Amino acid sequence: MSRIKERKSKKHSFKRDAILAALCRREDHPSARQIYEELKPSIPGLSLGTIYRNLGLFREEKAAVSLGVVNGEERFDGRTERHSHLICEGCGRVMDLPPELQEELDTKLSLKTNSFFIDTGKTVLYGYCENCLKNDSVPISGHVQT
Amino acid sequence: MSRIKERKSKKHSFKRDAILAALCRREDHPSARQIYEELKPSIPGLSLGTIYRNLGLFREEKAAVSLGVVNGEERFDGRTERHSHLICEGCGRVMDLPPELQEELDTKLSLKTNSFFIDTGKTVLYGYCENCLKNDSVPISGHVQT
DNA sequence: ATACGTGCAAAAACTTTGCAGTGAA
DNA sequence: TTCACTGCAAAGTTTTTGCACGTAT
Repeated sequence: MSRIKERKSKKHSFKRDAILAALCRREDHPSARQIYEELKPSIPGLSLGTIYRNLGLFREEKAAVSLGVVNGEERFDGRTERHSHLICEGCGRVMDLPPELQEELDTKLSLKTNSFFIDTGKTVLYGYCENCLKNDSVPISGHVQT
Repeated sequence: MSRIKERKSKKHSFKRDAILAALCRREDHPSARQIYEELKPSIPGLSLGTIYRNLGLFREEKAAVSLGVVNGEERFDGRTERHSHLICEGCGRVMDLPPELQEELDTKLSLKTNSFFIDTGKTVLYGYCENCLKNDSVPISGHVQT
């Protein structure tokens, strides 16, 4: 009970806590299925529906954030400090934007257009990760579309 | 047959052309369903499957771009000039990033981190649109999460 | 004539939900 | 005890696909 992430709701259960812990421990911004596959072996009586229900709860409580859908699966982040994300168009990897780039983004990009309030803390940047840059023939400059 | 967007593939059909034309005409970055609902009245013998198949084809040909999933539906853009997008977290509206902000983004944001090539032309910025700023109690500064 | 395009309906993939039993406080 | 949590399976949504027929070249 010591190192469990604080949640506003006092309601706990073994499985709920395990799901949040797994989400916070991981840095790969997993989907419901990925968390399920991680926990299922150690918690045999665990169902995917429970993962979905709890992820939804965490999102409501702001204990987790949805990063959008990548390759058909919604991805989540248990780190709730303000930060943006990088998504690899090659392999679908979801990464955190390094703090120094987050700062650059916040500082240099206008926070407001005439008609749109931009929340720079939720920006999603697309591109190609290290691995995909090495392996694939990735357009290194200019126009990249998927 | 005059003002139809050029595609590399020479294959045309009345419906295919109509779908691409509708996609390019609209500025709201529609989903398959939205295009279907627009065209169905004037093209009674049109099926949703055909919309999906053609959107997939356009994406392959790079005649259209997927902007990701908003509220459960994949959104598309027929404008293939390099540009980023704004998505309203309030109403799901998808808008183009104004050219001057695109330029700012390109200029000021590093194009490359050590391990990730950022394609600034595909950035998705989240925030709140004019209408939602007016109507809802939107957090005006700081941490916004959904 | 041949290859491609389409409607239709079935299936697939992901997520949500109702119900009845289990667990937490 | 009481209310919340969960498994299970059914249902809901969006998207994909197989097949037979229709259309473009």
